[in-house]
Amino acid sequence: MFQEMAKIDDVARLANVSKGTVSNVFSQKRPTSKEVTERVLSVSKELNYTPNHIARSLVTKKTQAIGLTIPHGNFFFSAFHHQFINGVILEASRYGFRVLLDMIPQQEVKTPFLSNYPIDGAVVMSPAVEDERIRLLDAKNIPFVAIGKVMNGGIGSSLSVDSDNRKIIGDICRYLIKLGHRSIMFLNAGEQMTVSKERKNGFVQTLASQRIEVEEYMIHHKPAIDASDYLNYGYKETVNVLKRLDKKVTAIIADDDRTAFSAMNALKDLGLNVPHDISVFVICGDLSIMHQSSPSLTSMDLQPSELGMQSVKLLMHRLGVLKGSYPEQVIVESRIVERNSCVPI
Amino acid sequence: MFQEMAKIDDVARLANVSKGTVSNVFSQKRPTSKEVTERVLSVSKELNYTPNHIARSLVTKKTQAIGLTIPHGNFFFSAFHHQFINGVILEASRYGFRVLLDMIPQQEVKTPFLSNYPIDGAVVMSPAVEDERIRLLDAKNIPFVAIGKVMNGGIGSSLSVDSDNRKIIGDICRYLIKLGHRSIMFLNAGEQMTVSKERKNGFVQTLASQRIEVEEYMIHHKPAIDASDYLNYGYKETVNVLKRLDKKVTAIIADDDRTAFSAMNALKDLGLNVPHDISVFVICGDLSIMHQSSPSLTSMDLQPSELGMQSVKLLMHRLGVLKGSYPEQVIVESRIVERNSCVPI
DNA sequence: TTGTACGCGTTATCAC
DNA sequence: GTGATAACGCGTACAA
Repeated sequence: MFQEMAKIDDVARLANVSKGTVSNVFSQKRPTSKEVTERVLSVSKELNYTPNHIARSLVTKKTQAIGLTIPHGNFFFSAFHHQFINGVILEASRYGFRVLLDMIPQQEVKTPFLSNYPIDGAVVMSPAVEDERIRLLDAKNIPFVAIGKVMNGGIGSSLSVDSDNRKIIGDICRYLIKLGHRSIMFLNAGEQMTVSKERKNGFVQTLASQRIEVEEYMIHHKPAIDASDYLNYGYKETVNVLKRLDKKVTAIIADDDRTAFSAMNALKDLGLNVPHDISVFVICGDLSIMHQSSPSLTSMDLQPSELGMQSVKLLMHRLGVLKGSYPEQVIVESRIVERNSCVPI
Repeated sequence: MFQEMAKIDDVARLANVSKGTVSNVFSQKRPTSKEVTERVLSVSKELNYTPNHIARSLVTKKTQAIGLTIPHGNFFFSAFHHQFINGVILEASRYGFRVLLDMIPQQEVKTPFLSNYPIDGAVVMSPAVEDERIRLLDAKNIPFVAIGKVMNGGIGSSLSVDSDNRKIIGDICRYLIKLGHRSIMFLNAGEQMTVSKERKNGFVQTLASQRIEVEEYMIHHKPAIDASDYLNYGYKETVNVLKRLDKKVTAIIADDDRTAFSAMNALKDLGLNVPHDISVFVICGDLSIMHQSSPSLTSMDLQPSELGMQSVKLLMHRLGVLKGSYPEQVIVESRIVERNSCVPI
């Protein structure tokens, strides 16, 4: 009952053909006569034979798998991540590619035993400045698509799918300013994220263009992933600015759902009502951890699953699976979804 | 600049050792002298050499990857899935395993070219009766852990991680009955899911034990994944029962967030208020697609990420990565989280 | 079509 | 106990 897996030689022998022919029947790289094809197939079925994926990869140097690297610490994905992953998987499966979830191996290089990635290409989420994953992929000549701008020294052009971050933060600021807000607190992403740099610039520029002075208390950066106050970021900064510094903030822009939730908890503790006393705007729209939140949150929809799909599409082009010319950068549209957390002042 | 990847022979030559020694340095299967080890390592770094994962897999027959198969059609994961995946990934990475997301390939065996799964083991989510994936894994002798009961003919004992579904539905029913509800509609999972069978039985038994007659309109099953009304399941059934059949339902139990959301939309259209007119209970707690919902939903927390972690742990035992004896089945606790969608009648 | 030399490591087996 | 040698795994590709 515990039969060994049949090998190509077994099939070849029983079907009275050579290994090569069996290989061709399965790979269809060379035509084979109908007769032979059928014989091989029937023997294969009988022996329960399927080509060994590993052996094949060894020679073709293709694995039919792409890596998806997502930075993470000990915490869980946000809804943005989830939807993004959805998009990646869905699109990859359309081309017969499987998706290998890769946690960023930012920790263990204890033994310098970092095996070759058995992937044909990769999608890199949330690139940081001088991103280690990107350095690695580049060193190993593995094609990759980054979600966001790549800022690694020595790495020239690279493929990327991105939102227009300058525009996004600009739109948000203008939206809030139009509602009468001038004292806006921006809970930005981590400082090392390339995206946070763009958004910070956009924030400063937009406020300047609207003749609003950018004050120190307005811009904040999420701590590093392993910092103790990572999860409390929104809460801490909010309390700090509103209570300790006693600033009269009228609107908060939160980088993601978690941060928004955290900030709103702070507001609640401070006795402030959303949106009556203060407006809250979330950049990533879908809020898995906030189902208990009310009011619903006005947000910028980044279309994460679309980002995922486009990144795979681009990667498939790069891998030659999709033919034709392709751009080096794809921009996915974002748009404001008005809900109930932002109101006129 | 476009250097070929260094091979083990290159390292061996430059370090004045043999292939085998280089192999030993990396695999640490045999001790090597400190001196040699350092020389090999330094040369490796110089050449940017890392062992070829594929070649290694070919001989060891291990891939250091586990598959995670999730049934899906053309739609997106629910929050339950996401959290579950989180748990799996987190735990797998602790053992140096990568996770291969496998969508169930909807059985397109157009060419009978189904390559060997390059995985050491698998986690099977939402097993169905006579599940094809399980049949395949069993045929290929790939160890697997199922989330829920396996009901495949010919397959005896198998590892599984599960919630206590009988208890879950029983607890929910008793909770609702205690609130005074007696006319309860149960939007169950798909009929082909093993879990739905258990829950149905539990539902019937509990109501019977509370001397409530189980009527036809009470139990519903989600259509197949590819059915046109799959996404509208909750809506349709709700309208059907409440309006067409004119039943006086006072509580709805929804199998997942999507279904609950769908049903609540129906209630809204019918002019019914939750929880004032009708209570809603959700079985899977975290509701990514329901951030706009209010009130917040009382739910049964199945601890999906814990389920994911436990399943990997069990699989690691089965693969011999974790030593020691282990149970064949692990039960993960579930508990009711009271929010605002269920009230006394 | 067939034969056969690869690909790139690992794992005995053997020699020092 | 260490290091070197050779066979091996399972397909693919190319020449015959």
